[in-house]
Amino acid sequence: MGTTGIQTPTPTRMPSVERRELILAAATAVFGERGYAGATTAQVAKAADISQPYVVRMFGTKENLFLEAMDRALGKLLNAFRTLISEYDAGRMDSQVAALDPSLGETRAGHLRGLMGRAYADLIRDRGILLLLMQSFVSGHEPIIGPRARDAFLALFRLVRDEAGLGPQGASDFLAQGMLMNTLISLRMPEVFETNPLAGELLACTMKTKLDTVLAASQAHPRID
Amino acid sequence: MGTTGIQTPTPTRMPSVERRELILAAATAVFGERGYAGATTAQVAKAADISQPYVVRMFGTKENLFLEAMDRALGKLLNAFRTLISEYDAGRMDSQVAALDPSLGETRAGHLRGLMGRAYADLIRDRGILLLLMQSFVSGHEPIIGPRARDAFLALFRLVRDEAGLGPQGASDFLAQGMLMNTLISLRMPEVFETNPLAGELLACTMKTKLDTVLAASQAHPRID
DNA sequence: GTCTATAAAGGGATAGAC
DNA sequence: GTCTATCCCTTTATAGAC
Repeated sequence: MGTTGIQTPTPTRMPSVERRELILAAATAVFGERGYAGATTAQVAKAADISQPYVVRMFGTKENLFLEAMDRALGKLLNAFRTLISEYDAGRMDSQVAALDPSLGETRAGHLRGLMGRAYADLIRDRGILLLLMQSFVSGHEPIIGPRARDAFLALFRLVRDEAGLGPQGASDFLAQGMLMNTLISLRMPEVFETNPLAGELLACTMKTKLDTVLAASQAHPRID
Repeated sequence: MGTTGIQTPTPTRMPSVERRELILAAATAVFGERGYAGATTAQVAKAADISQPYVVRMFGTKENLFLEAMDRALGKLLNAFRTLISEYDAGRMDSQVAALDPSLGETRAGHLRGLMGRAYADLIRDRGILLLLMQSFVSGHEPIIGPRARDAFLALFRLVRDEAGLGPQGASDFLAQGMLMNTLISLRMPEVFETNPLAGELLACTMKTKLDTVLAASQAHPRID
């Protein structure tokens, strides 16, 4: 047989920094859905539209890929909160503050609590960030990932307690709300919002003014699986 | 070669109901630590001190084993709450109620909130129950387990909202506290309670009067891994 | 920078003996 | 009721070509 006309398609070349970010974004979505153990490097590769060995080649091991995705996710979350705190303190958020639930109180801490809650809900749009962190939080048994996840959680606690000024009890309460939101998203509760009244009420009470944001986000990214 | 004196040890025989419970308890601990995907049937077998094929033989599939362990865990949790509610309504818990944080209020709902919080902390001693449920809550993507986990969560919500009478918002807040507790246990935060002041304060604010119970439980069951 | 091919190990499930 | 042996598929990671 002679050579056919079929050509092996030339792979899309890309600077490695850019490629890394692409893979990390894919890994965030996949690990966020399936957890560290449940996800495969092949699934990440498919989501990033490259070959499986290349994923491993670039990050060394699956574990290391997870760790880097986790750092990236934590960085984005901390950064979102810090940016918001700066803007609040610079007096640049009066319109946002006006839209807050008045039951949060008129103090700086009360305002920031409301603003951070909203920022948190907005992050759901950034596919997988919060889910990946949640998956890391239930991986405490992993020898390397576990301690890093613990540190990540504590960094979050410190930020909310000190920089946002919620104090220890306020920070604990804030994080509790966050963990419930994560759980409901993980459980895909928004997908049954309309068909299950019980789920609807739970979501409404938990998400409050952020409900519309959360529902929109769940419609925005259809299943990867 | 002739036969040696070494005998194959006769396996310990046991009625299958008893054996099932033994395996389910082991599965609860193992799945609770490592999650559905992260745990192996061999690990469960080892924890139950039987052979791996026998685990599969008895439950059909790993997935089914997880589902049965999940049902058992949910049943224990719902049962603990229901028992407590009955006893409260029968007026048999005055001494317990007296020990509650007065900030919870003097209503039935306030009392039950405090009592259920304590009952929840006590369940940590029952190795893995709460962790297994938590692991199921982050498995929303699994085709069979996911919907079942959602139903489990909603059953819990309904119980707390209606039977305990906390109402929708009270139930959401209660569950949020529970999710944070689960997260901290998963992260093994109690293990660094003494060495990490930040972790210490987070635990104290979250666990409140239940702190001693939680710390004792984490010391009670040393690592399985 | 990216792929194909493949080695090596792990893990769920089945068969069949006792 | 329980075990040993084992099959076969999946998955991580490596080698080497382009």
